[in-house]
Amino acid sequence: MPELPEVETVRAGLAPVLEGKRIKRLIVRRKNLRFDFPDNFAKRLAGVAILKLSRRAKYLLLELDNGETLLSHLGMSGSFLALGANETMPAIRKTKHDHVVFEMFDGTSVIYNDPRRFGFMDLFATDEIDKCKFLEHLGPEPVGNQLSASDLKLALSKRKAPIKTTLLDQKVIAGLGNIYVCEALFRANIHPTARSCDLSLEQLEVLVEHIRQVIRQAIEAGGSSLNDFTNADGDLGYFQHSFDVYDRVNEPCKSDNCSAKVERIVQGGRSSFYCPSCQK
DNA sequence: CGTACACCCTGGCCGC
DNA sequence: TGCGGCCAGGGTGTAC
Repeated sequence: MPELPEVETVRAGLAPVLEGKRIKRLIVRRKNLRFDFPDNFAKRLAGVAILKLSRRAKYLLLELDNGETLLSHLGMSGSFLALGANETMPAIRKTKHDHVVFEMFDGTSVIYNDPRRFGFMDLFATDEIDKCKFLEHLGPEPVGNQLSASDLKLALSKRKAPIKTTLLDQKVIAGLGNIYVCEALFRANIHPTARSCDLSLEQLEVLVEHIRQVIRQAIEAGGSSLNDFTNADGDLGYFQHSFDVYDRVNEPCKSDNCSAKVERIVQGGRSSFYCPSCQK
C-alpha cells in the first residue's frame, strides 16, 4: 500500500498520539508478519516510552527511551489506527487482521492492521539504526536537498534497465513506489521503457524536480487511498484524485492538446501507466 | 554487479 | 452463489 507520502502521513498522524507517551502493554496476536517478531518483542516494549517518530524511505521509526528503535514497514497493506481513551472501534472496521496493539498508559490504543502481512517490525539499537540491514543501502530521500540530478546521472550510468524499474530500486532513490514513479515520469515526459543510462542530465534535472513536486503534493494531500489506505485517524487521503496516469488505462491524457489515451504495460511484473504521446 | 522472475499473503473484482 | 483468474501501494532470494 504505502509509498513515502503514505508513510509520512502515518508518521504525522501518530506523532502527537505517541511521542512522549509510555507503552503500558503490547499485544502481539501472531508470531510473525512477513518475518518473525524479534525475541521477547512484547516484553521488551512494555513500560518503555516513545521519544520520537521519524521516517526513512518507507520505514517508520519509533525511537524509544531504552536505547532501542522500533522499525516498522507497512508492506502493501499495513496501516495504523489510533483510538483515543474514549473512542470506540468504528463498527464497519474489519478487525480480522489487527495483529499488534499498543496500549498506552494514557488510555489510547494504536492498532496495526495488515491483511497481506508483507509488513514487519523489528528492534535495533538506536545508535546503529542507520547501519541496520534495512536502512544501510538506501539511496537519498527524494524530498530535501539530498537528491541531485548529477548524482542520479552517475547512479544510472551503468544501468541498461528501463527507467521505470530502476526508480523502484530503493538503492537509487529511497521511498518511491509504483504510483509516484508513474506520475513523475509522466510529468517529466519520459517514457517508462527509456533506458536508464540513456537519459541526459537535462532530462534528469526535470525528472528530479517532478519527483520532488509530486511527493510533496501527495504528502500535502494526506497520501493516496486506492482501496483502503487511511491515516492514523482513519481518514482517507485524497491524492488519488490527482493521478494523471496511474490506474487510468484507456482514459484520456490530461495534458492540454493531447488526444491520446493512457496505456498500461507490465515491467518487472508491475503495471506501468503512461501517455504514449507525451512520454518519449 | 545488474537483471529477470518467482514468491510471500489476503482480498476484491470480473467473467462465466 | 460459486469458482477460477487476475490484479493490488513492496521487497527478497535465486539463477543467470
